[in-house]
Amino acid sequence: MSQSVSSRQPVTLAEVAREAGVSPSTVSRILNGTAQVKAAKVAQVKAAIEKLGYKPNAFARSLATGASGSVGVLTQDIASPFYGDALGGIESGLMGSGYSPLIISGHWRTDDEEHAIELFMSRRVEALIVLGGHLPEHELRQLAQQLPVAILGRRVDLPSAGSISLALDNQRAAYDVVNYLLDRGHRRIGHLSGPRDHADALARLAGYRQALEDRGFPFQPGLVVQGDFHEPSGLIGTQQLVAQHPDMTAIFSANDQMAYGARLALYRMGLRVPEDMSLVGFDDLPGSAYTTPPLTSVRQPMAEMGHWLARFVVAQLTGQEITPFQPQLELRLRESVAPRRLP
Amino acid sequence: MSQSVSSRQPVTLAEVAREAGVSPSTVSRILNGTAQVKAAKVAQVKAAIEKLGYKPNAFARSLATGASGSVGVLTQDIASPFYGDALGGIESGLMGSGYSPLIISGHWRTDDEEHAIELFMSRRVEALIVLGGHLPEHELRQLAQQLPVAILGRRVDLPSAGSISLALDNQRAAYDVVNYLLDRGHRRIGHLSGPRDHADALARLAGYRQALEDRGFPFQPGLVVQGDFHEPSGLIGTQQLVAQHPDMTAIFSANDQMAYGARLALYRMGLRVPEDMSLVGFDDLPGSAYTTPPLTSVRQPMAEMGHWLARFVVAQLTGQEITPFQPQLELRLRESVAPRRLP
DNA sequence: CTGTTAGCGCGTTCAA
DNA sequence: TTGAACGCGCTAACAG
Repeated sequence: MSQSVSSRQPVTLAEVAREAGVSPSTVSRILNGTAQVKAAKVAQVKAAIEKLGYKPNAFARSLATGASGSVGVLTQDIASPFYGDALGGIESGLMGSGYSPLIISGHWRTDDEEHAIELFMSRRVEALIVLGGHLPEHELRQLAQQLPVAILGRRVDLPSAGSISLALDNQRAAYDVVNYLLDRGHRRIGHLSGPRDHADALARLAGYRQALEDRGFPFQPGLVVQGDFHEPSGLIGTQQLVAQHPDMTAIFSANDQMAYGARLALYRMGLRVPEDMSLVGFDDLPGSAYTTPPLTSVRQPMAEMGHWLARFVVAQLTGQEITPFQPQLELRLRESVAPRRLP
Repeated sequence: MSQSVSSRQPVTLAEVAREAGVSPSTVSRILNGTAQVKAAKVAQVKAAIEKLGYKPNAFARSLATGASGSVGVLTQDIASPFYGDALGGIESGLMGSGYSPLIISGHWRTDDEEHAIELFMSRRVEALIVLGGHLPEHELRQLAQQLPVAILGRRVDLPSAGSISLALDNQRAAYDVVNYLLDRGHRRIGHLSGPRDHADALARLAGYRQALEDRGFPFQPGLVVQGDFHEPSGLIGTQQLVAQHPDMTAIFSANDQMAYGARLALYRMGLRVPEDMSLVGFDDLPGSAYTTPPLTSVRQPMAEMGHWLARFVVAQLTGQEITPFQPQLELRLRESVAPRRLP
C-alpha cells in the first residue's frame, strides 16, 4: 500500500502539505498537536505522511522553536564500566521526557573536554550532565549560568539555582572501610591508592589515613603504593607491598580494578584470600560479586545517581519540582575479608 | 579584556557582523574559509567573535548546508563492557573526521531500536553504525539505500555498495575452543549457551556441537545448559551441570560473564580451576585477564572493529578509499584450562 | 478551524 | 574582495 520511493532528498513538510491539499501550518499543527484540526484533514495528512515517508527535520524544528531537545552528557570513557552504569541511569532518567542525550567522552583530558563542551554548545544542548573530569570549576560555574548543569562525582560550588553537583563522601567511605578492617583485628593494612590528580583517589587516601590515626595507629607512607586505577598497577603494587611488609594482613584498594590486580598478584604468590590476606575494593563493579572470593567493596549507586541527575535537569527544564536525593555509599560485605589470625 | 556577558540568548552571526561592521556573509566566509577576506576585517571579526562569545549554531548551519556532521551509533547497552569497547573504537575512528557520534541504546528491544532509528533520521545523521540488535534485515537494507550503514556483529546482506556488515565467525571460534579442549584430553565438556534468539549464541553452540561430532563424540543435549549471558545464569547452570555430570571435566561458556558465574559456582563447590575443571569463556572481557586463574577466552577485537567501521563510514561520506579489514577471533590461552587428569 | 506571512541563524548565489 | 538577497524546513503570530 504505502510505498515510499527511496528518494535521495528527504521529504519536507511542504511536500506533505501539497500532497494532502492543505497548508504547511495545518500539517505542523497535526504533527505537534498545537491545535484542533478537522478529522478529515488529519486523515489526509496522515496518509500523505505515510505515502511520502515523511520524517520531520529536527534541525529545522529546533531552529524555529529554539529548543534542541537534547542534553549534553560529558563522560570520561565510554567503555568504562563505572561511568557506563551512570550513563545507563541517565538514559533511563531521560526516557519519555522528550529529551535525548548527546554523549561525548572527555578521556580525562581537559582539551577533549573543552571540545566536547564546544560541540554541546554549538548543538545547543539545553542542559549538561558532567561525569567527573577535569574541567576547571570556574568554567563549570559559567556554564551553569547559561543552562542547568548537573555534575556527578565532583563537589563543585554551583551558586546558580537550577544546577547541582552530586558527590559522595569518599573519604568517609574509606574511613569506614579501614575501621571495618581494624575491627577485624587487622593492624598492618596496605593501601593501593589512585592517581594523585584524582579527587576521589585523594579522598580515599585521606579516609584511610584518618581512620588509622583516629584509632591511634600511625600512618605509614610505606604501606601506600600509588597506582593508576587499572589492574596492572594493582598487581605490581601488591607484589611490592607484600615483599616489603611480610606482616601486612589486609589491603584496601582505592578501586576494584586495582583490587583485581591485587587478587591475581596474591594468587600468584600463593597467598589465599581472605585466609592469608584480606582485600577490599571500591566501586563495586558488576564483576566484583563474582570474583573468587566475591570482593568486599564500596558500592557507589552510579545508575541511581545518573537516573536522578537526568530527572533533575529535566525538572529544571520543564519547571517541575523534584524530590531531593542523597546518594549513599555502601560497604558491600562479601567474602574477601576475614578476621586477622593471631600469629 | 574579552568579557562576554552571560546573555540568555545566544549570540548570532548577524550580531557579530554588526559588531565588526561587516556583512554577515563576510563573517560566514571567515568562519568557513570559503573565500579570501582582507586581513583587517578578519581581525575585526575575530575580535567581535571573542568579545561576544559567539558560538555558531550547528542547527542553522546544518539546515543551510544540508549536512548534519553526525553519524548515528545504535548500541544495545551503553553500560556493556563488550559494546563499550566498540564504542570507544568508533569514537577514536571518528576523531578528527569532522563527524561526531550520536549514540543511542536499543536494549535488544526492537521497538527501542526503531525509536533510535527514527531519532537518527530526524537528526539527519549522515551514516549509521549498528552494533548487534534485532532490527529486521529488510529494514537495515532499506536504510542502506539512503545512507552508509555499517553493522557489527551481525551478518547482513547489504547489496548497496557503501554499506557493510562485519561479523566474526563465532561458530569457527567455538569449534576451535572445543577442539582445544578435546586435544587436552577432555571428553565430557559442558556448554553454557546464550539466549536462543541471539545469533552469536547459536553459532557458538553450533560450533561446540560440530567439533564434538567431527571428532566422533556424540552431541549430548544434557551437557548444554542455556543461560542469558549474565553471571547468575552461569552460576546456576554450572551447579546444574556439575550435579548431573560428575564426570564432566571442562566447561565452555558462551561468554565471559557466564564463565564468571561458573567460576564462582565451582569455587563454592570446592572444585579447583583448572585442576578439577577446565573453563573457557568467550569475549575476553577486560577483567578476564585478572580472574583467578586468568581465564582462557576468545577475544573479539571490538575496539579495532569499531574503529575500522567508523573510518569506513567516513570514507564513504568523503568518497575516499579504505583498506579492507578482516577481523579475526583469537583464542587467548591463559590458565583456566589444564589437561584432563586420568582417573 | 485554517491559510498566509514572518522569521529562526546560517551558507550561498549573484552582482557590484 | 564584499554585500544584498534568497532559501534551507519548520513553527508561530495573525488574520480570516
